[in-house]
Amino acid sequence: MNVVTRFAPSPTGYVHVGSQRTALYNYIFARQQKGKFILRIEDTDQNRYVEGAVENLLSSLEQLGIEFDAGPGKEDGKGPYFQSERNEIYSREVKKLMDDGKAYRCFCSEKRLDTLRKEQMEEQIPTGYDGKCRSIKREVSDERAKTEKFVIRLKTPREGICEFEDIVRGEVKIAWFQIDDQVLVKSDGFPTYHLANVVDDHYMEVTHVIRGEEWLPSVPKHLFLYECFGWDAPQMAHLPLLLNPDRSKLSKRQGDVAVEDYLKKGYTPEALNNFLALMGWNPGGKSEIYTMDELIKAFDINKITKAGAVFDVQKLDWMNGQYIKNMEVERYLNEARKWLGDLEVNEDKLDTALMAVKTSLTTFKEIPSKIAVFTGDPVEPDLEGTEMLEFESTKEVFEAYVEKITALDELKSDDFKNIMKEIQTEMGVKGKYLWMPIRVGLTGAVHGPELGYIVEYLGKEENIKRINHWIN
RNA sequence: GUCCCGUUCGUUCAGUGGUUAGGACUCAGGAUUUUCAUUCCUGCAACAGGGGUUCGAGUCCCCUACGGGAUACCA
Repeated sequence: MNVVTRFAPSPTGYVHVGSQRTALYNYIFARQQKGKFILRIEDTDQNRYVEGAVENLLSSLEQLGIEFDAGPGKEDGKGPYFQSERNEIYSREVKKLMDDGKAYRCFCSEKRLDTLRKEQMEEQIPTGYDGKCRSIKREVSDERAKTEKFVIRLKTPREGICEFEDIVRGEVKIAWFQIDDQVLVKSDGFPTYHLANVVDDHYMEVTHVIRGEEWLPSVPKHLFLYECFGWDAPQMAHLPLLLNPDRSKLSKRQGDVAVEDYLKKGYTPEALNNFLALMGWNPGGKSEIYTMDELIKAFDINKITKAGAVFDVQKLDWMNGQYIKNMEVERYLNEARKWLGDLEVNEDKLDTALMAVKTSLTTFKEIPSKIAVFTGDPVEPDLEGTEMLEFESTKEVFEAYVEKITALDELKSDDFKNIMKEIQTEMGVKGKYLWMPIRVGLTGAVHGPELGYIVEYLGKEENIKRINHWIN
């Protein structure tokens, strides 16, 4: 079988991390199976149109390295890949359904539907359309359609049980009488998700539908549609949801949910993908760090977890730190430079500063604050810092230090280390009694990156100036 | 209300009838280091509850509880 998967988001303006996880699983599975991965824009709801949303979506997917084989701007003869441009197809298909008596026009007002639902709630029976317009004769229906507003509904079975197999959930059973006569075409003439998704998946030859768990209850409707059309249904895999720390569905209120938010906060696409891929599945080895290729190799669609997963930023932080620490130097420097903001830096020595903080970063956004020790003026020592300046030996250490670097033409990290060794052997001062006064004298702070980096970045003159400040 | 799905350390993921229930993150302690960070080592910590089936159940079945989802002319 030639596997075809699809990611079918509605363009709401940003990519939710949950959607990204869905996209990832579709992508990974398709690549693993040497199949095709397609992107389809589900924009049948005209009320939800958002300016620039599609561009945004495409850009997010690109940044995350999710490449589709067919989709917007990448036609393969099975498009168009915008549902809003496929209305002719849906009209044609739904007409077949009506001719076969599988679907019917419904002229009920929204008001009647509302009161109906309320009554059903009170009577404690399943809510849903009561079938009032089910038996209107076709000729009458055709006539009324000329003047009245209507929707088209699917005539779902009223008895029996719908049983189906889900790759993640196993066997699922739902009684048909629970299933509503779903609206297939809205009164504005656009199809609902249920119709469009089935028609498109069929014509786009999708073999595996991998999507969020929220779709599980509508599977019977979809299956029935396939049956009515006489088509084979694809296999289904309904993914567990991503959750807030309080285990409700991951929402904006409790933190960032958009992929672009995380990118803006300095997370790398690799870390984000790696992290998301492991929400709901895991190859079981000792490591947690996987490249995309490794994920594709190791992925097992049959081993996806059933339970929802809390989005744990702490772990993402750790993972992102790992990716930065292990990042190739050239790429790191390149990336890090984008995060300087309006910080004033010494261009020649910027790389030194950036390398010095590489292992201490959680996200790129921390760069300005982390390298401030290089670029800014020294801070006023706090209590602990002051103590470090008041050792008995401090003044002599300072004097020896200044004397030794004054004799140099240029002050490099290696020179600095040699000088420190010399002072240690000559004066017998070592450990924190030697290093901390220099650190505090130079930066004012008791913590910071390796001193060698700082010394080299500041340069000979600045070193002398700052230490002399404390001698006097 | 009705229906569907779920429930292993705080979090995440392993564990598909016999295990001292494992890894990762977090947290705590230690080692290395001029500090912080990194790195390394050690430790804390879980099978929701109750019934079955079985010689034996985290693993299979049922019930309860709790959580989530669906119930739209949104996807």
